[in-house]
Amino acid sequence: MSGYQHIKQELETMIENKIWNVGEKLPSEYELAKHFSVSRETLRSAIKLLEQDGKLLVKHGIGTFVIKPLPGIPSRLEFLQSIGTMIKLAGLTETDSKEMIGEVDCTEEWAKTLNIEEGSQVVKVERIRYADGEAVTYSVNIMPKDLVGDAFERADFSGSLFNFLEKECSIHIAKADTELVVPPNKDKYVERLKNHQEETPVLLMKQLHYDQQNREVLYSYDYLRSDVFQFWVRRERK
Amino acid sequence: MSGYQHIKQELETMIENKIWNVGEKLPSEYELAKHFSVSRETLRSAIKLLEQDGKLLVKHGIGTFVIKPLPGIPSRLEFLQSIGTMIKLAGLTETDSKEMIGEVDCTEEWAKTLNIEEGSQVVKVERIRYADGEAVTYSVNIMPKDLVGDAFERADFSGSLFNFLEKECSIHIAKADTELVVPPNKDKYVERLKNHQEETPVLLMKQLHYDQQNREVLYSYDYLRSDVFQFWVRRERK
DNA sequence: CAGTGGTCTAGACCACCGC
DNA sequence: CGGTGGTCTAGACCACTGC
Repeated sequence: MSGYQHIKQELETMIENKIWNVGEKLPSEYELAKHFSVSRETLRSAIKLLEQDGKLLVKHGIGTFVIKPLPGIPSRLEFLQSIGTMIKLAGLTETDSKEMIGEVDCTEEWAKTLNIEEGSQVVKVERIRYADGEAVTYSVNIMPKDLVGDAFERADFSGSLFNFLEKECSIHIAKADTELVVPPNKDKYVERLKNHQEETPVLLMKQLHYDQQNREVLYSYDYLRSDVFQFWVRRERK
Repeated sequence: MSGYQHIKQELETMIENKIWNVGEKLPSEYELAKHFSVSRETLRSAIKLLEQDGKLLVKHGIGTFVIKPLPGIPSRLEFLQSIGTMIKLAGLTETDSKEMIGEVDCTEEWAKTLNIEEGSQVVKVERIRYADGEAVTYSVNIMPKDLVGDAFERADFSGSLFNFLEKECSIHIAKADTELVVPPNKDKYVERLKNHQEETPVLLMKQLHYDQQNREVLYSYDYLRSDVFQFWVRRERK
């Protein structure tokens, strides 16, 4: 590990060990650099990381302060994870059933979203995930045929779609733009998630996934039972 | 503006003007630094900013590349904004009515969330926002009396709560942890947002707001008509 | 004013990649 | 191996804050 990352951890431990209480000022950057025997710039890199993590507050001309640690949240939406991971984080054990895997013609909406020709071939995968015998998610995944080729015929798809795309197609999903929608009660996929209760609340995530170069690679509809999952976002003011 | 921020803008303009196409490699940091007559570290600071903005992809040992610009999204949940701002961004003109402003005893849930004594005094503000004559949001805001004092009696509250807290109480809201909930149809606040249609979809944001020192300062229930607002998040994989 | 953080430099060496 | 980005230094000067 590089020097400034190491110092970041040192400082982190010191904060956890209450060397300085919440609200207290740290020694000046000059002093801290001397203490760790590094240059001031290196020390500053470490502080910048802790500032981004929300553990320090730096005030120009005044000093650097320890601030109250925020609660840890298991699953935050700003951090992209596969649905499988979200299920694990919710403390559930998953079994799944593929509802369909195959090629279909691209609709207008998919074409526009994925930035491909209308009517070109796409591969569509539909899955239901169960936990304790109850359906908890319904996912529809759409990928351009040009990108995935015959991977779904060639290899057996099971487990994480992210891993599958990485291994079989060298596609690394890096980000996604996600719209959160409260779907109408009569939506056909919502129907599939209904249990015996009168009202089964469902949230729909319409997700456009990008690779590292920001190319559109995967469009998904993920229906999640909102009585089973919690959706958190940490929001910051800019 | 400092030097590296200036260079960031220069580079940004050059990218927009297609000096380099999407996917192309920029000159090396050494070359760019020479071109702008700055040190390499300064040049690197500018590049780091563009990388965080998702405009450049830096590959160790290979080079720095222009990547596809992502679509601009008007309102992203990771960026904390007042409901009033969200309404403006949705292209609506707002009128509002205060349903109540006053002091009440703190419930157990509020106490736990705001990290104050159960039964201590809190100030509660309820507002309905209308656009084109229809109710589009219902907000319940809870603030510890210790923090806001008699600000709501002393001064006239109208417009943005964030601005009011800033001006009257020197409270700067910096972040929030928000849980997104699909509320039950019979929720009393959801009832207030129903219009003539059969089904009025509503999303509830349970938001705990922090100041710059991460102190809990405001807890809100914000009910938003999801046929009027769009909820987007950009998710990144870590 | 003194003390703090913010920016910048010129140069060095290391780590990674493709050939 | 040569070319790229990643880290680090010692020192300088600037910008902001509180007294």
